[in-house]
Order: sequence, then structure tokens, then C-alpha cells
Amino acid sequence: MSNIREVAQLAGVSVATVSRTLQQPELVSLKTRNKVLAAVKQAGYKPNLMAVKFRSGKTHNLVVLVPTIANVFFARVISGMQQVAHERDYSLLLCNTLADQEMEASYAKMVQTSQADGLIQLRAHNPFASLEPASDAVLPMVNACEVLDKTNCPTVVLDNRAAACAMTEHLLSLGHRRIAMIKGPSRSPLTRDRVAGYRDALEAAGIAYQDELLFRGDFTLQSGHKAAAELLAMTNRPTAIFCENDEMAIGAIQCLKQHGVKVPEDMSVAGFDDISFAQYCDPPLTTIAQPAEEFGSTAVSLLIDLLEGRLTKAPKVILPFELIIRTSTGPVRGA
Amino acid sequence: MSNIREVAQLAGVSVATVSRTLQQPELVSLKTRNKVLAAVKQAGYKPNLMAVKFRSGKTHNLVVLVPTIANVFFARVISGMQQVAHERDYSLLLCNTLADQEMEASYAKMVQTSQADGLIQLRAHNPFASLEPASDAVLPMVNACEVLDKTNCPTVVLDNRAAACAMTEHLLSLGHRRIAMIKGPSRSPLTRDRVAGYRDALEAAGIAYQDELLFRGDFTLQSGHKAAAELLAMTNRPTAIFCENDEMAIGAIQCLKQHGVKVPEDMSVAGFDDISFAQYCDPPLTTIAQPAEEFGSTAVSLLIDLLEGRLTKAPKVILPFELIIRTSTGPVRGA
DNA sequence: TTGAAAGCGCTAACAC
DNA sequence: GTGTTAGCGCTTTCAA
Repeated sequence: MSNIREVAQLAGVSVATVSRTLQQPELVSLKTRNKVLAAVKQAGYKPNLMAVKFRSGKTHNLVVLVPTIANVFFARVISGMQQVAHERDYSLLLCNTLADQEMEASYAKMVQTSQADGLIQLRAHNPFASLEPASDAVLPMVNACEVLDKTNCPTVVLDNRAAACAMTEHLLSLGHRRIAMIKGPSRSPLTRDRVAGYRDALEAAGIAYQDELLFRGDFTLQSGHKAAAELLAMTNRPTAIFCENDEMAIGAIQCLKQHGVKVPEDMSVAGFDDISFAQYCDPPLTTIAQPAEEFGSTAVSLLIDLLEGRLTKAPKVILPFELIIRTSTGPVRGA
Repeated sequence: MSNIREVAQLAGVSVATVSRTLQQPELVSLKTRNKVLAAVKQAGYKPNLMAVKFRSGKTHNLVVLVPTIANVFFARVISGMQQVAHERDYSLLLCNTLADQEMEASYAKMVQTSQADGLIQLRAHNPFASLEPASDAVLPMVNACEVLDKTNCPTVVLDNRAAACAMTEHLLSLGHRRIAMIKGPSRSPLTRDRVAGYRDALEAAGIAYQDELLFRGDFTLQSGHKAAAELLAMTNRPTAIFCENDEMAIGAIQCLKQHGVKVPEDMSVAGFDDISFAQYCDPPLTTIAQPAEEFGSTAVSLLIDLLEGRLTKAPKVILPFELIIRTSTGPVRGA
């Protein structure tokens, strides 16, 4: 690899002139510029950007902490991130954390060790928690999708409570009164908000909330299947299931079919996310569409703005959702 | 951010001693070591790894070029990459190329500009093609999943021809004689190999290959749906469809159902990849399982070995496949 | 308009 | 066992 000194020598100028020719050509005379450019070409010179980054103290790298890239929703989020990052000349350092705190901390350390300028976390956990001695300084971090309750960093969220409420209202409007919910891990604020929205709607309809109608899943197809099996074992079955994501809904639907329960005739099923498979399942899934790519692009935008000092205070961006009614939900039997 | 000089001053030693304490503590006396460690702690010192990388000329970054991260199969591949990369202390710079050559070139440039040590390409195209003046030097690159025909870099592949042949044989064994194929873009070697395997099996069974039974898709759910629609419009319909990935198979199945064609009674459908949704569709999909994560982990391993000089010549790793028979394929009607 | 030189933070060769 | 110092490749004053 040739360096700037070689080029300078070849062109018969100083290294400063080479640097200027490449960075601020207007400061260099046309004649010298051409000499330098010729030398650059001849030497096959490619500036060592690592040196540039080192010197400038800016890496233009962003760490992305994603719970599971295998989750279709997150894949779309990352896709949105990538686009904006590329446009704004940043790179993404991806980490598939599997929600492991040590893994998260290990990547968060990249920010502290100057390997990245900032970080985006897609889960409700502060990856710096175990590292920082609880400094009050603003962390170079953006929290998106599932956000921490108490945080002073920019966030990008959906109004999960309102979305869950909307879906529950849809089911209520179809006459359902016993509506089960297959939820995510209890600790998650995202799950908590969606359960809250579900309860809001029930309450508004004057229906008592019942703990036994809540089933625990982990956002995988399998867990949806399993939860549905538990639900079918109830003596007093619900007539509708609201799943916290589409994967669990698809898993649940399969289980219902295997038990001869027809969707939506015998049981309505709704999902959340509107992944591409949602409209290709049988029956096509009623769900909540989230602007996945926009989560990613907004998060990256915010982070870059934060890093480049264009953010005075931490904004909280709320992205819109849309209730997508397909045919996996229908009127309650006998309505 | 404190630096090594501050720590040295604080501990009353030279910077070399601080560096040694952190890198090769056995060379430093216990007493000094403790002094230094205390100073490190007091200063909240975090070594600037960008400086280290700059100096060493090794970034420990790997660029990953993935055609579409939204494709479940690739998401799994990346997941496998991440794991090995982390184990071996490398980071992944992710690029969702959408098969755009300019985008690929722009990221490949990161290798040339010393921002990354090597690159993994998951598509049959040399991202350095437009950059390098056709040097014969070994590129710091590994090609996986869909590989270039002529390349002297390490590759990780499936024997797509054999896999497609196996699937076709399975369909033939069920009595199918008119077997359609929904394939990918024609230029792709992957598609070419799978079509070749399909023809191998037909030929071995003494069945003439017919061009009209090949339908073009692009690996998306939509394209599978569309291709199936075209196929249903034929006067002499096939009795089975072999799709080059699961997404297209799922899209095709929906289309068939919408037209009242029962799977597998009226038409068998097979996929390729065995994504998680494959066993949760209706009917569960007969497919070819590929060790997706292993593609990723192997590719990263090979690349690191190559970069660290542990590879004498470019290996071509062939990963195993498995025919997974579920219920989307069945005996031909009237057999 | 150009050049000389300092210095970003770190490591390692060499000296003591 | 420890210190001094050169230097990785680049940008950016400061001087000429």
C-alpha cells in the first residue's frame, strides 16, 4: 500500500500539498494539482482512512445492537438503518446480541474504546450500565423499537399502548368478549405497554380483565404454537387471540388448525408487525403495521445528529401504526 | 478521554510501562503494575483502539455484503457470521446491497482504504471488479452461498445441483411427470445449478425437459405468487412445483389455494432453504434444509484464516444439505 | 501557493 | 525492569 509520502515524492511536492489536493483542491494551483493527481494515479494511492479516523477522533462507525436478526421485523429495521447510514457516510457495526447483556456490554465497549462514535440499542436495556460508573453524561446512544422507561437519550417508538388498544377494539367490535393475549417476556416495557392497551380497550368496553387469558411467549413461531396449545386446553376457551407479533400468531394458527379449530370461524387470531409473511399465511393475518424501516432510518438519523452536535435535547419520536384488517379475524361465532 | 500519557504521569512511570502493563504484564514488576493499574482506574482510562488499529495496520473489521437482509435465509447466515466473528475478536461491517453493484463497490472500497481487513460476498459478483485494475493478487475475500464460477478466493457452497436433483427425484418418486420450477434470476449461477440438477433428475428418469415449465421469480413471496398464477393459466398444468426458495413456495401455495387448487392433493409444492416459516405453513413445506448459520460461520472462519496467513490455497467448502419431506408434496393424483 | 513540522495515541526497538 | 524515542499516515497550523 502506497502512502502519502510516496505520492509526494513522485509528484515532487510536499505531503501537505498532496493532502490539500485531495481535501481542499481549491487551495492548490491547477498545475500542481495535476501533477499530484497524476502521481496519485501512478502510485495507485488510496488514502488510509484508518489514519484519518484516528487523527480526527471520529470513526464514522455506529454500533447496532439487535436482539435477533433472525426476526423479520428487525431485519427490516436494519435495512432502514443501512440506507441512511450509507447516505450520511457512516458504517454499521452489527451485533446480534440474542438479548445477552454481556454481549451487549462487549459491543458497547467499542464506543468507549473509540472504535465507534455511537450506538443504537433496539432493546430496553442500557448496554453501558455495567461499564459506566453511572455518569450523568449524555450517552452517544439512541434507543429504538423497545425503549427504556427512564432514559435521557433520543428514542424512536410506536405508541404500543394505543396500537394494542386499537387491535383489541377491533376484536371487541367483532363481538369477541373473551380475548386471549399471547405476550412477550413480562419484564419487557413493550409487552407491558401492549398489555396495558389491551386492558384499556377491555375496560372501556366494560369487560373485566382476566389474568388467565394472558399467555407467555417469546416472539418465536414455536412459542406461539405452544401458547395456543395451552389456550386450547382451557375449559372456557377464548374466542379470539391477540398475539404480540406475527410469528407467534402464525405459530398459533397452525396449532389451532391441527386441533381442528377454524380461523376465523371458531377463533380469530391477530398479530403485530405486518411482516411480509402476514399477508401470505392462511388465512391472511389481521395485524398492526409498523414502519420498520423508518424505525431504523430515524434512529440512525437521530444518532448522527446527536453525534454531530445538532441535537439540543433528546427527542422522543413516535412513529405511526396502522391496523391492517385481513381475514384471520372475524365475527364471533353466533354473533 | 484520558490517554496513555496521563496515566503514565499519574503513576509516575513512562508510557511504555503503561503499555506493557496492559499488554504484557509479565514484563512489569508487581509493584509497578499495581501503581499503573491504580492510575488506569483513577483516570478512567480506556485505550483508544482506533490508535492501536491504525498503528498495527489491522482493523479487525470484516465487510459483509448481503443481497437482502430481509431474506430470512441470509439473516441466519449473518447470525452465524456474527458468532464466529465475535469469538475471534473481529467485527462485522454490514451492508445490505440489494444486489446493487455500485453499493457493493462502495463498501469493497473500505478494504482498499484500510477500514476493513477483508470482505465476505454472498452473491456471485466480484465487488472489487470495478475498482481494481485487474490485479492477480489474492483478494482478501471469501465468497459464500452464491459463488462466482471463476474465482480463486475461498468459497463456501452447497452442492445446489445435487440438492435440486434430490428434490426432483423426490417428486418423481411420487409419480410426478410434469414438474414445474419457479427459479431465480437467470444470470445467477445458483439458479443455473439448481436448474441443472432438476434436469439431471428428469433425464435420469427419461423425461424430456420442457422450457415452458420454468418460471422466473426473484426469491420474494410476491414473485412466487405471481409465477404460480402464470402456471395455473397453462392448458396442460404441471402436477408439482419446485421453487428455488421457501418464500416463493409459500407465495405459490397461497395462489394455488386462492384458485381452489389443493396442496398436495391437486398440486405438490416444494421449497428450498427450510426457513423457520417452512414448518409453520399450511401445509408444512417439503424443502431442502441448508445449514445457514454454518455458511456464515465457515465464511468468517475462512476469511480470518486467510487474513492471518493460515491459508495456503483457496479452499472450496461444500456444506451438506438435507431433503426435508413434509406434507406439501404427495403422490400425483390418480397414482 | 507551497513547505516544514508538530502531533493524534499507541507500540516496540533499543538503551540503560 | 524501566525509560527514551521513533514512527504508523495523515491533517493542519505556521512560516515563507
